[in-house]
Amino acid sequence: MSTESRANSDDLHATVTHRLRHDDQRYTPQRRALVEVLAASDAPLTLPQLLERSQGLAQSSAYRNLAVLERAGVVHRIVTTVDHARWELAEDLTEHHHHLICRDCGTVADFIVPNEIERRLDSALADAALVAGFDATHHRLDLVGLCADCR
Amino acid sequence: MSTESRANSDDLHATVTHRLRHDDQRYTPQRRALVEVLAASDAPLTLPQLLERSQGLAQSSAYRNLAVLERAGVVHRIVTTVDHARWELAEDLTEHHHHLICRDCGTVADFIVPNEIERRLDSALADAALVAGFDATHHRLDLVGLCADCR
DNA sequence: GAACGTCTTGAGAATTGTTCTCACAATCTC
DNA sequence: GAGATTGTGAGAACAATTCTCAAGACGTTC
Repeated sequence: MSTESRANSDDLHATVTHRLRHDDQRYTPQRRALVEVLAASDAPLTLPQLLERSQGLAQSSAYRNLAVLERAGVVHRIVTTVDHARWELAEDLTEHHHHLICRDCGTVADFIVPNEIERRLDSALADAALVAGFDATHHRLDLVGLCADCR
Repeated sequence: MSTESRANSDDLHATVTHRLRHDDQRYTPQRRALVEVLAASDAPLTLPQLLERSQGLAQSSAYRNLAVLERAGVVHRIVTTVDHARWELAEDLTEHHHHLICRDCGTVADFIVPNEIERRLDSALADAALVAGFDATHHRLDLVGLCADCR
């Protein structure tokens, strides 16, 4: 999930620059800070967590920039419970993964499913989508329960 | 998903009564109305939809009663985007299913995955949970895309 | 079956995550 | 460098949800 899964972080920033430019947006220091914090994390982060880890960022700017980054396909917002949403880098900047969601503290951790299962799942989902006349772009598989800390 | 999947709706109400009693809660006419509306729907409903379909129910009472029903394990709240949450009957009162989520209009429809895939998925997920020291209670598999109306 | 205590209800106020506004600062273009 | 454009921060606005409180319904006890 982290920058390790890419050749190096220059690649990441080059890609982000490119995607933002495609949307007529600049890759400002603040946006870069957000991307770096997300790249360094092995789990999706809430807004308070993002603010804490990128000192000196105003809340309104964080929300605004996350929206810009989301529109450009750089970050992805996930909503698990009623409180804060969480953000992570878009899947094609990391790798396809799923989430362990703790129903007690709300923490989200990443995990990966074996390739073969993933492939079979995809084909089953494609069938289901076809039947429903649904144009599926991606799937979302979460495991809900109690994390090690909350058990 | 409707009452058809159970012997009859008396069963459903008996089960709900029992679960509420276990929580020292009564099965009032309002709560019954909510359960009936949810049982009659083949997709999770938002609060405005619930109010519309159970005339004469106050918004605050609906929220309060849904919280009571959720605590008793009768209904389940799902959060897909930033706006309204959606409620459905708990899985053990209907049957295990998944959701097609339209990223345009937010509509949620139910669908079912073949048993064999479901079984293999479960075992892969159990492995992943074990590795993470996670105590998983259930999984959640959503297909995100555009519904037939929004295409 | 009346009196009492408890639970439920409805209306509206309060709360809270997120978005919007606007004045100012930074950046880019020529 | 001047002027236009874009980004920023503080706080106001917004909207979904939760809380409060007075009144009503229900159940229990005598």
